[in-house]
Amino acid sequence: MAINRPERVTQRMIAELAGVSQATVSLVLNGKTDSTTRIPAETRQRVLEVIRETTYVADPAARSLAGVGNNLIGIFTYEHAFPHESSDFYTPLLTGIEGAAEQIGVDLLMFTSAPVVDGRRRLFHENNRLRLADGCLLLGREMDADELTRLVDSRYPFVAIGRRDAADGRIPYVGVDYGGATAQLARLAIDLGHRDFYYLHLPFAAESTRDRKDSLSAEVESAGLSVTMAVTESAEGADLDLAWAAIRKAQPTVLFVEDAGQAEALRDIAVADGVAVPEQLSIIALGERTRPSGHAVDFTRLSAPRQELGSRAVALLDQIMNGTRDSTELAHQQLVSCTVIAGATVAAPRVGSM
Amino acid sequence: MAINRPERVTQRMIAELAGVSQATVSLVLNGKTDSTTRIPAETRQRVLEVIRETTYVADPAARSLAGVGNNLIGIFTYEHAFPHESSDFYTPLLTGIEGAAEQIGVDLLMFTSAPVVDGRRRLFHENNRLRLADGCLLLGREMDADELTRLVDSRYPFVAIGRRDAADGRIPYVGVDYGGATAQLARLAIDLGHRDFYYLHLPFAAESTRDRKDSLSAEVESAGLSVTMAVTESAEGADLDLAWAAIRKAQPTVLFVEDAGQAEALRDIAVADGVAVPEQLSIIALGERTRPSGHAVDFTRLSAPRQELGSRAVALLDQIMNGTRDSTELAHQQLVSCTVIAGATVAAPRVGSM
DNA sequence: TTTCTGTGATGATACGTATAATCACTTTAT
DNA sequence: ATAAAGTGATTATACGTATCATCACAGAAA
Repeated sequence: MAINRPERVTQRMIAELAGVSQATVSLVLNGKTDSTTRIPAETRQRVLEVIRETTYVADPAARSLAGVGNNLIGIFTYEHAFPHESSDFYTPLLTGIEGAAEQIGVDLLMFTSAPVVDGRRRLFHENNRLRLADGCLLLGREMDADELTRLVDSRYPFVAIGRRDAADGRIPYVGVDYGGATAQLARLAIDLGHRDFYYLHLPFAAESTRDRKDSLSAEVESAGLSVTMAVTESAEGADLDLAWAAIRKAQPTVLFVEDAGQAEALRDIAVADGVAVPEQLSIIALGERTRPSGHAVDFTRLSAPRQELGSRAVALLDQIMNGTRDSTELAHQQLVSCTVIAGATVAAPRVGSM
Repeated sequence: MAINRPERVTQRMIAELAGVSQATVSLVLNGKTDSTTRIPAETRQRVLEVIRETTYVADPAARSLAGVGNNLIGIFTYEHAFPHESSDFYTPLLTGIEGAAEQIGVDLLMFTSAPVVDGRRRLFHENNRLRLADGCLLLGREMDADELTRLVDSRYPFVAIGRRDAADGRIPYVGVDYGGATAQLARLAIDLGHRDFYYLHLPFAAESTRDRKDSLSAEVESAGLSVTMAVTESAEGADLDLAWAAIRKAQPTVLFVEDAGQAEALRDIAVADGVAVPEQLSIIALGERTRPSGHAVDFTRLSAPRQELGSRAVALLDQIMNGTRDSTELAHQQLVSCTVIAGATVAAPRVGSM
């Protein structure tokens, strides 16, 4: 459907008013000064004056079509960008992105129109609008490997947030070094004297899940120990009760939980079940709630700098789109370090604790 | 700076591959079927087949230039859209906006590149990019009346969030009926027996501030009573201590506070000062924190349905941009009702309470 | 005078899409 | 038989901006 297009002020009108050609107006606006293209100060002033009076603004679409970038960064989120309930995974990321975008003077385009199938947005579909942006940021815990590969092949500038393996390692990303922090936390538990480890993680789909698992295994095994693993998807309900039953049976002294929400819920279940945390059972979360969430417990956990993640992703994308601005060339695959938060859910194990 | 433009698949290429003209491709894509423009099914299939193979996507900029809408809704926020600290005023709004945008299949363009002067973004500036979107949502507690007027005059489709007086009432908005809820809360206090009212509000700049003040005054005065008013801008520090000193001196039995953050802080100050809430002093907040914020007190307050505000604004903008879809024509100026939350900070006054 | 060199500005064109105007051809009506 | 109507597709053009190639002209050099 055609837009009810209000009369627009164009360069041609400016040109008429200033008594010059449209080309001259464009040259003035873009400040070109080749040896073959010269605008004397007097003419320049006259044109600028008219522009000021008419409140002319260039049509971004026309600029884009003419081959100039749009100063637009797209944001594609595989899930909803804004929290429908209380799980606001994206908010700190977006905060960082917004700040960086403002700094380099680009607008943000959120691809909310991408159709959702099987609970996830699809990047490619018949009315794919990625090209409206000069480049794109991809957010989401899991991403479709085929789509990523296709995107790389299309040579469209983009940066994934979170480490991505697909496409033979050709995917530019800014990720979180979950491995390093996980190893630190494992080391902490080992040093405290823990010997019976249990890890409750999410289903293996995202790289970040695998990273944590691998790192935890490696660290524990390097101490000649081993860790019992279990998977749970949901953060509530019967699944978690089942998970707790299994944990109870295994009698670990320290419990690692990938998902922060699950960690909170399990602590409550444990306490309700007469198991003191951390006296009888230490719990370490390999993730973090971004908001207080009403849960007062200060978990021993890792903390990902999501805001920094966002701003660094913008910087990288900017570089990919526009080339290096200064001498510092950014790596196309980056990991930012996690902080380890001591918290209050870890203690030395007691003999026969559970 | 020119974008490193990757080779794009254009309609012309599709046309060559399918053995038709570019125009035919366009016609197929747009499904036109005038009496003068007919595409037989066989040709249509052939073209669609080629498109499917080539992963062609239309260039939105070109479409826009050709006079077709972009299915883009702009979001202009006078302050940062995403919280830099913890005050996330916009998040629930954006949640509502995102959901509605997804439903009608439009993307969201956040104007983060607008330059900030005097701590606020400017709508109009030399590289105004509003036109990139088909229409625009305006968010912010206060908006520049001149800018709004200019926007109305430009006939650019937009909707303000929050009631706006400017431009002789020609501004389309979806606002919150603070007045109604404020009157209810005032009535509540009156009915409980309160006679000594005090109102601490923000500086008069936003319409919403004025609405609450007017409504509170009217309700209290209709009961033959009066309310002492005071202004404080900041939600912390010395200002608030001063404000409290003034309140203390006036000895009200019920304190209305516009800003929820101030209300929380004042309650803490009151309690620390030996004044029990609500036994000795009732406090009513005419606003709400969107997040728990660690403050456990359940304030008697009004609660604005911000998510609904967002989705209704999108619906209205959609109507303004595209005309009415079904028979229900939306009003260009709407107020959505507030909920009144009973809370635990109001009680009947005691004689000589403070 | 003629030729060269710089100066100031313009015309033409490309970008990719949408669509009105038109054309060639076939079938039906007169 | 010719005109009218219908069918399938194409050509031409507009949208607003950026930029290359070009031009007119003045003054300097030959």
